[in-house]
Amino acid sequence: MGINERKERERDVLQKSILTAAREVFLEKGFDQTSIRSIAQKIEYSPTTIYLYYKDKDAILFALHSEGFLLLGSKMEVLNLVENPFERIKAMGRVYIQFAMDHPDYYDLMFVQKSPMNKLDEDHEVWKEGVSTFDGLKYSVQQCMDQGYLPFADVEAGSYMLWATLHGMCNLYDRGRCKVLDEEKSEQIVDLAFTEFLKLLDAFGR
Amino acid sequence: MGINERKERERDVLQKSILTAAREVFLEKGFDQTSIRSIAQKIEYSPTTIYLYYKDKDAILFALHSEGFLLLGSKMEVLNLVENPFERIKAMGRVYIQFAMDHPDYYDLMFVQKSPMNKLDEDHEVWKEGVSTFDGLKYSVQQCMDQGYLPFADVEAGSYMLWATLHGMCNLYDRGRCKVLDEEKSEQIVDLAFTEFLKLLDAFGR
DNA sequence: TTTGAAAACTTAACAGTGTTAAGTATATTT
DNA sequence: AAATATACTTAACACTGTTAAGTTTTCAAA
Repeated sequence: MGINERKERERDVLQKSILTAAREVFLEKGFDQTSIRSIAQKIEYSPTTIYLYYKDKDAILFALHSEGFLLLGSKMEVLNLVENPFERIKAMGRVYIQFAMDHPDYYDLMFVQKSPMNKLDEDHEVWKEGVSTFDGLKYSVQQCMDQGYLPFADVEAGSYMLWATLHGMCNLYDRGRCKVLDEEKSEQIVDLAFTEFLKLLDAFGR
Repeated sequence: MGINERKERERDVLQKSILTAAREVFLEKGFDQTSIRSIAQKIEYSPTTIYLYYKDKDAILFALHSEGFLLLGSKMEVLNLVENPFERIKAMGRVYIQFAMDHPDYYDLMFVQKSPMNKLDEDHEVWKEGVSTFDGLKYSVQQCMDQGYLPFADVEAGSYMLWATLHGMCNLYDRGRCKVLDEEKSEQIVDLAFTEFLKLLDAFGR
């Protein structure tokens, strides 16, 4: 009999509607305002029901974090069209920054907040989303190195450095640290700094 | 009569002992565990007394953030001994990273947490600590540019980029995002990435 | 068709958070 | 000594994540 199957389906539906509600609250009100109770209210269930479908709040935030990586991945797809690895790296940077600007909450969850990482630590799991994204970067960096564009000593160290530069620009901006600049300049500083970085990279290879 | 003077002194003493208690809790238990109640318990006053000396929690965190900048500033002093501006920039990076590693909680408060910035927004004040530190960087970058080491198009954009790279490396590390690497490599990744960055900078000028 | 167990969900509560209004001592002035 | 101003505390509000215990619903077996 298909009763168990139906129940499993129903479990799935509710689990997904919890995640949908969480996403809505998260995108509308932000990370801080995403509480178990606010999610529960949205789906019209009691707060404790959520714990029957997710171990704890971190598990929900981790699920949202994964969604963020899917979104970033979809934005990265166009990069496959760029044949030249050096141009691809540059374009990758633009896509990355654009993502961070368009979806600051997702970005924060993916690369700044500690909450989603807690789940990994507990379960001794690997950070698949991060690893595969970083692998994508490494792949192009290695190609650059092979073709003499970016003569790093170490692919991983070089890739991490590239990543860190973009992350730093986005994070400092998001956390209001561009207050060190005029208001006018603050707004464009990420673009300006990225341009300088590109010049730096251009000078590095060849 | 010196009664008012004495009272003012006493107010000062208590205000400072609140800050000392806050610092102790902050450094011992970390940002998340630094609550008004835990500070109050340490000085053996009721939690509400704290509000007679600080407007709110953000004001206390801002005060701690300022302390962090004093500490960073003291570490930066040795840089005055470095005559060559390019070497000074490099050394500055090392000092910055060392500070972030030695005092991750202070670093977080100074460059990542939104709490201390709230005070500025409310009072429409400038971020003196940040501005003067950034000015120090800009000064050396400008010298580099004048001497052909770092041919940036824009001092501020170039300085922001340098800052962002270091910040990104430290912040990704602190927030556990170096999980994209082997555990072994994770531990040394900031140093390795900084080395690659230095190579990049070397190739830029001259 | 009724009984009993299992599953799904809720209520109430714990322990914690920042913050405020109202009340109580203490110190100073009149 | 009485009135006032200052310093501090108590109690409470409105939240937070999370859990134990209780209730309702669903389903299977007698």
